[in-house]
Amino acid sequence: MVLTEKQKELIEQFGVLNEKYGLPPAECRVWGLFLVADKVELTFDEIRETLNLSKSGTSNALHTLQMTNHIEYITKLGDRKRYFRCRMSNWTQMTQENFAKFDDLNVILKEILKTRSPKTEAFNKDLKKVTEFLDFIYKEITVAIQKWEKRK
Amino acid sequence: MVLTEKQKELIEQFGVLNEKYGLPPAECRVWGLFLVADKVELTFDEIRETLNLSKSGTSNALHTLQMTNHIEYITKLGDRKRYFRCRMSNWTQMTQENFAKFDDLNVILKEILKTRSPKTEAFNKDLKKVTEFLDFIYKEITVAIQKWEKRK
DNA sequence: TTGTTAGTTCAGCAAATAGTGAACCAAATT
DNA sequence: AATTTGGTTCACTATTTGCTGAACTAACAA
Repeated sequence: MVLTEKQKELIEQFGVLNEKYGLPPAECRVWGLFLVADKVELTFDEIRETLNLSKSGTSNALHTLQMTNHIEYITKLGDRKRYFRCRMSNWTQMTQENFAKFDDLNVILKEILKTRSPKTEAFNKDLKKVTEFLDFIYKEITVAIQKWEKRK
Repeated sequence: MVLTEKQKELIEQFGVLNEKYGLPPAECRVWGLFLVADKVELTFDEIRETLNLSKSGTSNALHTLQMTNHIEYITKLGDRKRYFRCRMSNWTQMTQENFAKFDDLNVILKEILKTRSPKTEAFNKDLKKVTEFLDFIYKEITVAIQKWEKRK
């Protein structure tokens, strides 16, 4: 599979952004390839060749992308190859997982608040406010996502 | 400054969570220290000693925590030391920045959509839906944060 | 002017992470 | 039975990151 310069550029942009949030480069590129490719279904070797990756690199990237629900594969009768594709229905779930972060943080902040010295009253009050804010935001997001899912 | 076991534990928990999202360990611990400490204002050497960090490690962690608006310092007349403290007013901004991620992603996705082959109609439609969802969520969050700021 | 305090900067090391290539396995093909 | 296909696993290497210690600066003090 041959990519245009524009496609390559977009894969790299998508990659750099996701690397910033902890995804390994190869994984970013594989994911990006699914987004820009002219075909929806890609085979192992197409991915490997197009991105100049090693077999193991390709295998591992595909594996973790499946674990994180970003891609899946289908098979075809009488064909031993796997046809990988991007799971586009997964973005609301992805977004929600991103918020889980705030929730986890909030659990720890509440725990910290409980054990803090009562001497630092102003600080404690601020920290309390933060936990309330995080509670608030979490609820708002949850409601927003529900709203979206209903209006579809 | 001597920390209780509970305080140490909370710093580590806070650290592990934030490391998961890309903060370096030392930086996490410094930030965590501000959250659990019995005092609000901490000096360079207090931080260094309490966390067993090197001078440079302490200096760099404090620097980046300032760059990311998590902490600030004040000075006192006739005293050359800096008194560092956590910026508690910063959490709404922090939250908003976290969403900037989605917005950046959305910019790239829209760009990808523009350049995609018209042959993959179903995929393109799904991708369009994703960008609409991200637009929607971004707006909802912005409104929610405004709502919070008004009701304070 | 020499020393001390409060921090910064930078070279280099140690640990962690990402990716390669070779060996391997399981299913299908000759 | 031997070979090919489609992929996985694992030992090692290369790169990146995080941190240290030593040298340095800037301000003030003796």
